[in-house]
Amino acid sequence: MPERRSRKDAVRNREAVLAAADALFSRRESPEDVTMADVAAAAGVGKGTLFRAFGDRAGLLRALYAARLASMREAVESGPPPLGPATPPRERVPALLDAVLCFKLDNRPLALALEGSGNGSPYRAEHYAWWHGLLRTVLEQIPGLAEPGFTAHALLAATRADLVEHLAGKECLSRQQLRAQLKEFSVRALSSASR
Amino acid sequence: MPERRSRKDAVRNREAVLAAADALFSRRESPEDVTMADVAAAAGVGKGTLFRAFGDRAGLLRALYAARLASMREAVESGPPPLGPATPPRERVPALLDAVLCFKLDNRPLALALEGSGNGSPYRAEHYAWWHGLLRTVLEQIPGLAEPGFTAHALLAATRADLVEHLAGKECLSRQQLRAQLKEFSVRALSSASR
DNA sequence: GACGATACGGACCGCCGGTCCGCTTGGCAA
DNA sequence: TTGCCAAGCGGACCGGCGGTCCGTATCGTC
Repeated sequence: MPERRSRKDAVRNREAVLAAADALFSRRESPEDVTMADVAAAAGVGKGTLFRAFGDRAGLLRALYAARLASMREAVESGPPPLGPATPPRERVPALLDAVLCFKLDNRPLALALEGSGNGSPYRAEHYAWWHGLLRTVLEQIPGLAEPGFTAHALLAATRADLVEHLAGKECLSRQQLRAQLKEFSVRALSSASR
Repeated sequence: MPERRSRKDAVRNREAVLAAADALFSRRESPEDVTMADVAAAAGVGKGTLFRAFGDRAGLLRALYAARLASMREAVESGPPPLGPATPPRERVPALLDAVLCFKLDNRPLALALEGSGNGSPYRAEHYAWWHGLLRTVLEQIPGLAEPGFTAHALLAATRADLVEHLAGKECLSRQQLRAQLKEFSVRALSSASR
């Protein structure tokens, strides 16, 4: 299985598209009005190339998301506390949620585009499965906490991109306030278990 | 301001559309493949009539949703415990969330369509504002519970239509399991406050 | 019965995600 | 260096959707 190599113009174009899309989603306010044609044009590439490289719109979004998420994934999987695996569960859960929140705040249009992409639910994306699996295993280490699977879903739901957008935009909460309130909530959701 | 009456063929058509849409969203599995043209055809009405009556797709969905929600609204605002206003806050919160959950389970395609309607976030819809306002005022009556506004959002987020869909569909949780887990979660989220 | 306001309906529009296919280019072998 | 062909390119094209427009039909009133 020799793992067929891509031609190098293909990888160059792939990078160009990724960079262009990254820039567009950062600049434009609403993710809705970044079209595939826009991205292709901004990357100096034909639409065919774009779709060949990423399959469809959701594929592009996922690739972008994954790229931006990479550093945090590493920090979570093998970094120092409070995010890394050496942290005691009761502290790590709020830290993880805080990280998710901050990530979504820093990547609002992209997160919005990905979660809101009409067709498939956000729950099928592999990055969600990763977050959920991780959070669940951490929750499982807290004695007396029933239903870690559901709890993980429910806690992550509090960081949904459109909710964050609503709170930060319409209700004018600052980053600090949001983080504090989410922390408060997550701690409370864990506090009664096996005290 | 004499509150201009509608012509009666107009109201008849409006009802027909509502009924047709109701049926379509119940029958078809994915809300995505119920188009406006489908609804118009099923109602025996032109597209122009449909759009005149409801403005746009989101308007139709909201109208449908509101109609189905009416009975529950009444039960919440002036019904008997555990949903009605006479219930003590600590019991009413889980009851309210359970009601939301059951409603979404009973109206999966519609809820999915409304929350997932690409353009505007679900948080701008007036029915969400109503749920949130209600839940917040109930939470405010629980002493020692900080940030009732955020808590209300976070708890409601655990009942998001696509999450419910995922849990009921992909993870194969039964109605009973879902309700039990949500109840467990909501109780825990309240439990530590001023015991 | 007549007449203005209101509503009807379906042809039509613009847009967007996604496909297709004739042309170009990279990479390998002779 | 040359020749060859698979891999890749790109933009014209397509199907379908939400939404609009306007000539026609209907309502309701005088």
